[in-house]
Amino acid sequence: MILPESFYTRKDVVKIARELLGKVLVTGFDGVHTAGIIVETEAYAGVSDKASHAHGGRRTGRTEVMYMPGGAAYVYLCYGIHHLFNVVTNLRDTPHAILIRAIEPIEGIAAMMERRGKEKLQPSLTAGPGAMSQAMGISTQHTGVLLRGKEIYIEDRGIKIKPKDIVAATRVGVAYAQDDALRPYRFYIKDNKWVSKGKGL
DNA sequence: CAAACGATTTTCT
DNA sequence: GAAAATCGTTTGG
Repeated sequence: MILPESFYTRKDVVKIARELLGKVLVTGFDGVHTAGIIVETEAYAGVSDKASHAHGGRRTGRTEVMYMPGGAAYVYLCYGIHHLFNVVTNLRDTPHAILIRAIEPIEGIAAMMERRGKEKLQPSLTAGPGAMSQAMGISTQHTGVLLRGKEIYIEDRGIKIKPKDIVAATRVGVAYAQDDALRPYRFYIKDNKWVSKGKGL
């Protein structure tokens, strides 16, 4: 079943980030269907989180989407090359978001490899936020799209992740956020080969 | 209006 | 292991 809006509008972004593990991200652009199990996420707790683009209540053209009610996609360009896909959570005007860092491909794998220009099926196909977005065909033009339409949605296929298989860790690439970089806001499935390595794991 | 920078990935040494 | 690639957003003049 497709996750209802009420799944995203809850107030505990960290809890939602944990619950997204095992859910299935599906995209259908131009008739090409691709899907993958979410195996790694990172929570960004808006205003009080220095690592978030919206920390301190910053509100700009780019971050405007994060102020929407939960259930929308926030996609932005990083390093001029990579499209990072986030899920907006919480209520309107509370800019919380969850970065989807990695998925385990289950459908449309051939299409993903073609998008990534790869010959063989290997973890680097979807391990890492930029790589995952490219494999799924997601780009900045999809920012603001609701995750309940035909282009992008997340569904629950009854996959259950045991609590002991969920690992909490510090986030990747946010050293500039100082003390907030130490928050255990990154979650991933233990021993899953599709989880990205990050930089300093 | 100009300049610096980043929630990363790939490639070369 | 180190460095380059590359551009929209943000910040400063």
